[in-house]
Amino acid sequence: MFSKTCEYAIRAVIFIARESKDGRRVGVREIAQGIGSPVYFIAKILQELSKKGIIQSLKGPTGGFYMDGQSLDYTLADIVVAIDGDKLLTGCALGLNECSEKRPCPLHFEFRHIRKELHALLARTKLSELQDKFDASIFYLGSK
Amino acid sequence: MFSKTCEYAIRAVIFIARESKDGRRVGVREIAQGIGSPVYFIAKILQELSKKGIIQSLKGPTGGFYMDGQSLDYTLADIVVAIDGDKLLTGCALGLNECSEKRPCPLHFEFRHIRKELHALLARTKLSELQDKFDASIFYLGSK
DNA sequence: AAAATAAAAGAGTTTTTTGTCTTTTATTAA
DNA sequence: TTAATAAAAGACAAAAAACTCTTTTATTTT
Repeated sequence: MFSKTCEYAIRAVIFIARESKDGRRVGVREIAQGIGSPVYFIAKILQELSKKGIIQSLKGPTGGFYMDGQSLDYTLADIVVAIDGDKLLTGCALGLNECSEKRPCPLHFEFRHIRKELHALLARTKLSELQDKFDASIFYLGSK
Repeated sequence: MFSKTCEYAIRAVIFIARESKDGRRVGVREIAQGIGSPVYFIAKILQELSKKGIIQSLKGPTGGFYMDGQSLDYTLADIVVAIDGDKLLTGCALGLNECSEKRPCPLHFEFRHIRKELHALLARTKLSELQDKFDASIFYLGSK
């Protein structure tokens, strides 16, 4: 469904959002540890997300990644689109470029509904929301 | 969502199903042309599907790929699982191996429903059904 | 000001996916 | 039974995705 890069990205952003709640900034190592991902790989991904303004960062001692109030309004859809593009949300299930309402593939109408639901789910889920969810102890992100 | 291989596979199988309706067998070239895919690549995929019994084939002149009555009972889910495995249908949206009802990731319950719908859609859609749909002219599979 | 810390940037490598080509085997038609 | 046809099998090649490492730049603490 999502690329591995995107899976890591979502997990990392949820992790950062949670830490940001207490005003903490977190380093790459801590994040990688927290979500069970390769350190260098997640570093690259975070760089990208930072450049796109989805997360914030500060260099130097006491530096690290964090999210400000505004950024917590970003949704899962924003992250997915930033990393994987919008193919999943808008593209044809069979990979046909010219697939459309007028010239649909055999699965077009069947998938339209499910794709809409997926999009809605991703678009309505804000990071601020997940911040709380992850807070509720039960949930985990890969730390083991 | 699906791998490119899987997209081609679904398109090819629908194409073959449609041709099989008139008792025709179709060659690799014709299929590749019909669904707009690389010839050699679809050949490999068809080989795999044939080995797994989802489609049938015959060598030599007048040979080619086809589907018998039984095979038309296969569903989209069967094809997807045969090519991409069941990760899409059963795996965690965030790629976490230990994600479960008892130890869910932050998106577990949100995605459970949508995944179920996707699975249901794929599992109830038989090739025999698509055979008819594709027949109804409006639909296309990539032939341009 | 110097040393330490941590992200940014850039340049790789490895693995997987996608795509290509050639040889072999089975089947049919002449 | 020979020639033609078409899939099966196997071996490559290219591109993309996943992952690693080193150097540079910014920031802070001593």
